[in-house]
Amino acid sequence: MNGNGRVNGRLPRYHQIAEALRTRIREGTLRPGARLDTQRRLATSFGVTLMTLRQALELLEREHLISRRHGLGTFVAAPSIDYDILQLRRFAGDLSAKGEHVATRLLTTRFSPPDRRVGDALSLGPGERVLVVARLRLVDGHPMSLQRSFLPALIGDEVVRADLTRTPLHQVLERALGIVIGRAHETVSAVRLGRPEARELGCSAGAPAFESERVSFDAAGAPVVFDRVFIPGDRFRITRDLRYEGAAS
Amino acid sequence: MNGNGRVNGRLPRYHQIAEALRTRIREGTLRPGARLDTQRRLATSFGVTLMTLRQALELLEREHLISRRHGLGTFVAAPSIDYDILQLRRFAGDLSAKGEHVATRLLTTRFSPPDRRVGDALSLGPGERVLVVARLRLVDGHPMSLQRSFLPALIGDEVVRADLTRTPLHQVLERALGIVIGRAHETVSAVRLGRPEARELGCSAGAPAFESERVSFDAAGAPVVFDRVFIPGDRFRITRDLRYEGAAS
DNA sequence: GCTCGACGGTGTTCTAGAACACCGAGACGA
DNA sequence: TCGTCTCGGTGTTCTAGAACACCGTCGAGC
Repeated sequence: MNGNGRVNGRLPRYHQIAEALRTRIREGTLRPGARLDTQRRLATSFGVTLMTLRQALELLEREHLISRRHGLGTFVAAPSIDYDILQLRRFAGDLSAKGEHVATRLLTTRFSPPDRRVGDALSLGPGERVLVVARLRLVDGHPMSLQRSFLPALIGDEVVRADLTRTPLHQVLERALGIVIGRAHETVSAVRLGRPEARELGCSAGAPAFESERVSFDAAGAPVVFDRVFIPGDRFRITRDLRYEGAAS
Repeated sequence: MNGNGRVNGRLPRYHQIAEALRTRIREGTLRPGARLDTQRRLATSFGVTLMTLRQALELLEREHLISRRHGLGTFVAAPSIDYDILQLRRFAGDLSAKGEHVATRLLTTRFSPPDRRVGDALSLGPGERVLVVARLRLVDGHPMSLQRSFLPALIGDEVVRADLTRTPLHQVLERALGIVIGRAHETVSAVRLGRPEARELGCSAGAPAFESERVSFDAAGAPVVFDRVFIPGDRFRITRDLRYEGAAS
């Protein structure tokens, strides 16, 4: 029996264990939905008692990183990131809310004819082409969403000149073209992932996913960008709080 | 050594202890800022180990009812204010499709044991049953969504007496029980439809769909209903308008 | 008078083990 | 085909200690 509390300046053992598991999750050794090893097995593998290991899991559960299910096992929780953080908080500049590291990988930028929905939304004439900017959003290094932005050729000509790997699209619009987004309309649907999207996102084709389509308008009300975003269903949830006013006290 | 887990149907010992302390706080035996008895003393007074007592305190601390200070003692916390920045959203009613004829078909109402998510959300004790109300929403005669509402048995007992084919659930709650929903929390995910759900909705199993889970709370903050809604992805979209204030730079 | 170190009291971390409770799957029977 | 039952695997609750770590105080020394 040694009963060591905080030895020298180190963190308690169960904090260390939690941290070790945290990185396993972040690094992707443990992916969302995966089942962790048995508590007993984890305990012995960390050279620690069951009670101590459970304290570590307690921490992780409080952070919504895992979920324990009696009789079933311990699982890596699906990250539930507020939708706004992925899309809209760009304006606030603060993308690293909740501690996750959000990065963007630029996949392609090329001109091509728009599909019908895009053409309608941007009210383009026939034969007019659009600039397609494909980007992958990574949370802690793992693909979270695939975003394709469509811009009318006139605007696109300016945008391609900018370094989109360094500058957010909205900033390019504002700095280079003086365009400020004032309003947007968004439609979210539940779809099956197509093969190319699945490949980019690293999941199997046909997997259920959110598809968000958004048209953004400038101050004058003219459509500027059409965004189409895919987010696999196992990586994301939309959460919101509702308050009903006018209820008795 | 006896290692008793949940004896018969009772709550674990540490839950009971937490509850005992909770009432002491609520009743005013322990006032804000007051120092609780020593952990060791509390443990022996409850006839329990230190570890077990600490689990009880863990619960209370997570509820912000107490605060523990290393080397000083355990104190009753000052009543805390919820700093939630509430996005005020109008209560748009349940899925009011515009213009179309919306009907509701009552499928089943029966009592059954809740699954884990429901039990947690409604904070039910073990063995407690819930009333499950399954309804099919039809738009223009076609199935649009499958809704299962889960109510604690006590409330359910009253609800089953009402004619749910004629009266909306919310009205029953308000008229018969005086319960008014004041707040709700909703989580929307993209899932694959299960076989039973697909059958009711008249589409193929595995089809992508929205799943919305919502907990509604009464004015006092107690959970009243858990709603789980499935909507096939090809029949529905979430739309919203966004406005960017002061977006300039 | 002022500073600093020891001390008693309090929360914290950990061990080693035991007996539950819960879940899903497979075997069995109606 | 459907329900029921048992069973192995997994998380959960609890015991009885032991040794820390942190805090305020009080007394000794300067």
